[in-house]
Order: sequence, then C-alpha cells, then structure tokens
Amino acid sequence: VPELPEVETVRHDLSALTIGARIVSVQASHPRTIRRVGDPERFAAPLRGETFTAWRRHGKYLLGDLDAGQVLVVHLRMSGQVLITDANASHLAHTHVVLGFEDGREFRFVDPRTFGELFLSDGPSPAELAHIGPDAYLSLPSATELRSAFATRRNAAVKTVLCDQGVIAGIGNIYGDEICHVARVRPTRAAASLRPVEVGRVREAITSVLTAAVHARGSSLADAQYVDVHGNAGGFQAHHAVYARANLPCPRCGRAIRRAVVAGRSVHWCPGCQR
DNA sequence: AAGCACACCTGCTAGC
DNA sequence: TGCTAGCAGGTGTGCT
Repeated sequence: VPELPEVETVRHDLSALTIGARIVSVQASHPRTIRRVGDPERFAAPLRGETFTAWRRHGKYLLGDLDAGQVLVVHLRMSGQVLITDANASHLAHTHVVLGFEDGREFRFVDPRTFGELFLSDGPSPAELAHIGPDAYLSLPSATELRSAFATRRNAAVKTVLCDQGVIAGIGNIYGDEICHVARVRPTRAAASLRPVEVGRVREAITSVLTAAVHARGSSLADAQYVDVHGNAGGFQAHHAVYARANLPCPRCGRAIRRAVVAGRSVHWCPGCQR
C-alpha cells in the first residue's frame, strides 16, 4: 500500500503523538514481522523503558529514534498499518507487534500479508538502508543527476527507474504513474530516450505530485488497506488521473486511459497527452 | 550486469 | 449463492 506520502503522513502523526512517550511493554507475536531479529525477546529487551525522541523517514522506511541512541526501523510493505490506540481498544486481526506506553496508549503494527517488518538499528543511519537512494521529497537529486540516472538505464522503462529505490527513494506504483501523467511522459518509454526537457518535467512532477499527495494525507484505495494512525483514510485518490483508471477518460484530454503490465507491475497512462 | 520472473502472504472482487 | 482465478500500494533473491 504505502508509498512516500502515506509513510510521511504516518511519520507526521507519530511525531505529534508519541515523542516523549515511554515504552513499558513490548509484544511481538508473529515471527515474520521481526524476521531480521529472530528472537522476540531480542527485539523486545532493548525497547523496554525507552522513549521516542523523533520520527524520521527515508523513502518508505520509518525511523523511530530512541533516547538511548537506537532506532526502531519500520517498513509497512504492502499491507502494514501503524495504529495509535488506547490499550483497551479492540484488537484488529493480524496485530503482530504492540508497544505499550506508560500513559496507557499503544503503538500497534497490523499486517495481514506479513510482508512488513520491524527491527532495531544501533545508529541513526541503519546499514540495512545503505542501498537506498536520496529521498524523493526531502532531497530530490538535481536535474543533472536525474538526467544521468535516466541516461545510464539502457533498457528500463521510465516508470521502472522512477520506482527504483536505489535511484530515488519513496516512489511506488501509484505515484510513478501519476508523476508520468503530470510530466506528460509515457511511463513505458525507455528511460534513456528522454530529452533533457522531459527529465526536467519529470523532476518537477515528482515534487508537485508528492507535495499534493502529502497535503491530502496520502491515497486510500477501494480496499482501504492504507489508513493513518487513527484509522482514517487519505484523500489523494480523488485526484488520481491515471492509476487504477483504465478505460476511464483522461482528466486532461478526455482520451481513455490505458493499462499494461511492465516488469510485472501494472502501468497506466493516457495515449492522448503523454508522449 | 541490468533487468526480469518469482517468492513471500492474505484478502477482496469480478466473473462464471 | 458459491466457487475460484486473478490481482494488490513492496522488495530481496537468483537466474539470464
């Protein structure tokens, strides 16, 4: 589910709600969710008694700074949700990690497909994230850097490069399609075929689409798998021009949106106004 | 050696 | 109504 705007919304709310909150209990009930750590006690012990001092984000990773210097790393993958609730609130199915705070509230990690994960890292820059590129929202590469990143990918599609977390971190299948639509570039085109002016449009579209989506608190699709820490849906799905809109009219030119599969993922574009 | 298919899971929906 | 095939926002691995 979640891409950069959804993870940023969760980060923002966790900052408002859990900075200064002291963890008094830790429950990790699904081995897959803490698979990098293995043993539940090895995950739980360093967290007990710690207090969150900040929440950061790198691409789709959430980073919770703890007062002893360790970092709780959270990735929601396809179906993960973070909820902040009272301890007596009823548990959703697939609640795999619960951190209980001193004040009676809980941080709950819910994840039906169990692709998501949590682990602890010693320093502020976890080694597990070393291969991730600069964040698309906080430190977008310059036009020159983007031009060379596109030019060196001989065969990959524009969409594939946009979604490559090693090039830019945070863009996924929804926003890759939406960015290409705003930039008037066909997502299926070879990345190396883009002219400099087109790379410039893509770069501007990355910023404008992500900014608008963050302001709308992310996208929630029909299955409502993405919700914020209160369980509320985002609003950016109402502004989608192409994603999951196959055969519907393009809001810019009216032509029917097309859908195809590239590298195993669905791609959507307008054949009328995207070249 | 970039780029692809595939694996990892559960749940929902569209279509028969 | 009830079954099932197909599909889903991500990413690490391993093959070509």
